[in-house]
Amino acid sequence: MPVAKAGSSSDSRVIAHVDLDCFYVQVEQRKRPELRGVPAAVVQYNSWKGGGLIAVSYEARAYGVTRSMRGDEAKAICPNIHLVQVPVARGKADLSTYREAGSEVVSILARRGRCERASIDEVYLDLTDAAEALLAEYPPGQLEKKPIDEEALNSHISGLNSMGDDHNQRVKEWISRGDADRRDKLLACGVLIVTDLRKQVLQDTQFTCSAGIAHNKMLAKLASGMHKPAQQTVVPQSAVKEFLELLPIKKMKQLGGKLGNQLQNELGIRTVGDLSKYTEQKLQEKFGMNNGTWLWNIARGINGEEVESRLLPKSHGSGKRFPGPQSLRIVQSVEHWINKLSEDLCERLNSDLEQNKRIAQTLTLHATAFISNGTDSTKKFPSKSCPLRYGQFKVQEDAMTLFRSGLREYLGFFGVNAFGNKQNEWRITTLSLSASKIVCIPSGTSSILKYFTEDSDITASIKPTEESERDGGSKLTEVKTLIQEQDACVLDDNLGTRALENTGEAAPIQRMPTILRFFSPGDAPFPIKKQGCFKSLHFSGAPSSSGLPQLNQRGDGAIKRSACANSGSRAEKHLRADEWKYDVDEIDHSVIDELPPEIQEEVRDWLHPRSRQVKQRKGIAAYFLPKPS
DNA sequence: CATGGTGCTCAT
DNA sequence: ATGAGCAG
Ligand SMILES: Nc1ccn([C@H]2C[C@H](O)[C@@H](COP(=O)(O)OP(=O)(O)OP(=O)(O)O)O2)c(=O)n1
Repeated sequence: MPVAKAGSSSDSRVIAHVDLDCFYVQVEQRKRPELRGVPAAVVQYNSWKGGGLIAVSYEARAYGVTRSMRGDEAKAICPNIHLVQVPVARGKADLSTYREAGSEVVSILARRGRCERASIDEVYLDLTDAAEALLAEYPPGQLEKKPIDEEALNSHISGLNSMGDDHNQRVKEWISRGDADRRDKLLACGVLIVTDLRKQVLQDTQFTCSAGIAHNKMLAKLASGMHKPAQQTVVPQSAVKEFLELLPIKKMKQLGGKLGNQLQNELGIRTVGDLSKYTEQKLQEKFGMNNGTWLWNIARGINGEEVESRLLPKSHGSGKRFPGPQSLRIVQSVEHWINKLSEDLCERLNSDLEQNKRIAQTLTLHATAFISNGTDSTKKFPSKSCPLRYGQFKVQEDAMTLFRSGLREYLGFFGVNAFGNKQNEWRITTLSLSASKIVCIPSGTSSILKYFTEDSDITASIKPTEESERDGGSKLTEVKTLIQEQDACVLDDNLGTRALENTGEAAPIQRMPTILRFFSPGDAPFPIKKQGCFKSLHFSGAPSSSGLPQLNQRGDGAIKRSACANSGSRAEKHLRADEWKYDVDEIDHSVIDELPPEIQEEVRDWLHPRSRQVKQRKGIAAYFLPKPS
């Protein structure tokens, strides 16, 4: 639910929200220009009632065609409509072309300020700095001389109601008014910047978009929806009250569902104006502290939420529904589809690794089920998650383990197996796999290859194992390629590190990928005296409040000599006679303090995100250091 | 159990 | 870790 953050009506940030027009349709229109200017829609699947519409062109909307409508239905009310199918891969809808198109747009929109990818086709921008800079170019008295793109004059200015013949003139005056409120001047600069950005998006991608410019995210979002398609709207502070007064609360983000209904049904609140009549305390009593404060603020157009700097998604998911007679009845069917979903997911994880140097750390399986004879059966199939191990085969295997674990729990609640044997009466109607807790591989890394003079060292250290060969050795090849071509490498635990088995009968596997960070002597941020000599920092357990890994109670700070010969783990096998390692769960903070001062900060940074993000994981990070004297 | 496929935030 | 809610 919404969380109230600091904010005030004197907020002078310049925030923009940009939303592509009927996005998937535009993607298809770019590919097939004959679809431009005609009623068109993107539909996924088509065997059942012509499939379902997920994006509709504005020409088709004029006929009453809407999203979620069936293809047949759309044809009925708009016989000329062109229906374009979503690509299908591995038996499921494949949205990758739209994701890629979305990325094209984001990379353009991120050019002028902090940019937050809010969805596949929307971003928020914090243009405050750019607007300030632009304003600074035109000191008092010079504003009228500011060159204004003709296109900017088509902007809509909330509170300045007139689309008459003098519209452009009035917009021009508003933008260049010398005696305007400073905040209005900043927004005017925002308008110019956004005009420019939208123009670039059109030039570079052929996509049109709509935008809103205001002092916060909430208002910018509302503004972008006011005039579409291919238009932009600015909401100056002076227009906020009137802008919100008659606005139905359901139009506000977060109030389109249950909370919005509650406001309406329990308090009779219909518009934002109605909402603003309640005290903060009253709203808090009714909806909790967070919601209460948030509601009180948004009713006044106050929303301090920051634009996060994030251009990439925080998770990847692949799922499919099996409605009606398609429901899955046997484990083999589930396995078939889990394999397909795993392929899809792994493909995207691999792209993310290649393109963005990121890895996902958690795999989650979601399913919905019902009992076929079941009279009642509103029971939910539990979601299950486990550490994500890279490699398609392992994802498949782990996902199946998660499924079986979930199924046991699900059936357990029905308890029975006396002789009625409901064991085979379950039906699966949705399956989805997602990969989350995505982190960047630390930058400044370089290939492990540089540590070994002979290639044979590497080859020897990455032996094929039974498991790694089950996928035909492709994983092995993949890792070798990574090591040789990437400037960072991720070694899966399958290639040597120990798997951690979770306790408990139905527990999912608990195996962690191993992330190794290697520096070549020249690249390391500190002197390396002896090539091939490295220390590793092992850490495990829950994070401490300081962000460092949880350390042991003894706190003796012992630096343990590795028992290389006896160790079965891959990482330890890399250790040589003159190598050292720290086991962070056996020492105290002095392990950081002992490092050369100039790298202490970096080590903390380096350890912090991962140790914070994964509880109960066991990880190992390798770090080159001069051998202690 | 016929929009479906995604993706994010927050409570517990 | 898991579920609920919301939105594109
Ligand atoms: N329930 C939804 C909503 C959206 N989308 C996809 C298809 C849309 O093209 C894209 C963007 O969603 P929008 O809500 O922004 O809608 P459009 O871009 O299609 O139209 P508009 O011009 O109204 O923004 O996301 C989807 O698959 N399912």
